[in-house]
Amino acid sequence: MGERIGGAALTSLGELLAGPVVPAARGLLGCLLTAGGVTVRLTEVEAYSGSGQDAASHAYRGRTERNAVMFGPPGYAYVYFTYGMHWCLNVVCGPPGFASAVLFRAGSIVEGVETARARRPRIRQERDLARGPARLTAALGIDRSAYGTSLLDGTGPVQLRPAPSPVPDEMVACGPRVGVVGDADRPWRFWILGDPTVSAYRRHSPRRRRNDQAPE
DNA sequence: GGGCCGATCAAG
DNA sequence: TTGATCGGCCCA
Repeated sequence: MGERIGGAALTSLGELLAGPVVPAARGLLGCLLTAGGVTVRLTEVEAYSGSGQDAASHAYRGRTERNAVMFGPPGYAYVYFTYGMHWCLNVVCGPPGFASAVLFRAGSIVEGVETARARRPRIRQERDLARGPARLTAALGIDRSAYGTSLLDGTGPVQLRPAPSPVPDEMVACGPRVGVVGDADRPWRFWILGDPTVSAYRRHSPRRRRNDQAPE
């Protein structure tokens, strides 16, 4: 039988994603993500709640062209570009219009290791190939072209499948999200305890601007 | 139209 | 600890 989330037995991944985003994030641990000839088992995810509810969410200030897919139905890919060079992948959750999503932060490669290595020749340790949200998309060859595609119905370049074996609660930890400023203390990051592919936690720290004077 | 900042990564 | 590097968003 499927594992229980929030007291209800899950019958499908689609049902999981259609529900509240925090249990959805928890339930995505252990699921399989396939793209570009590489499959990872998700080991670390973060929940971002709906428009106006979560200051850390890209949908917080309402709908824009970039985040438009977040306002649609669950199960679709929200891909964004950051720091001038990295792509990150989310799956939209919750009811249409709510704009919550789960960020895929890390995974362990279960298929296509050589393909992933070819994409990231400078990464030596296998456990680092998809350790971090931008490394994960790089290993799977995911970029803007996956934006708005379904992760569930087999029509898109990225496919999400249920966990072959559910991750038990005693193997799951949660804590604050990485690099988040607003609502920084919500424990909405979930990861598999002891897994070497989980990215190192770094709380947001403000950068000094170039011409800052030292305080008196 | 201009300026600032970021759900990051990897080298030093 | 810091530079790279540029799209999105806000404000004027």
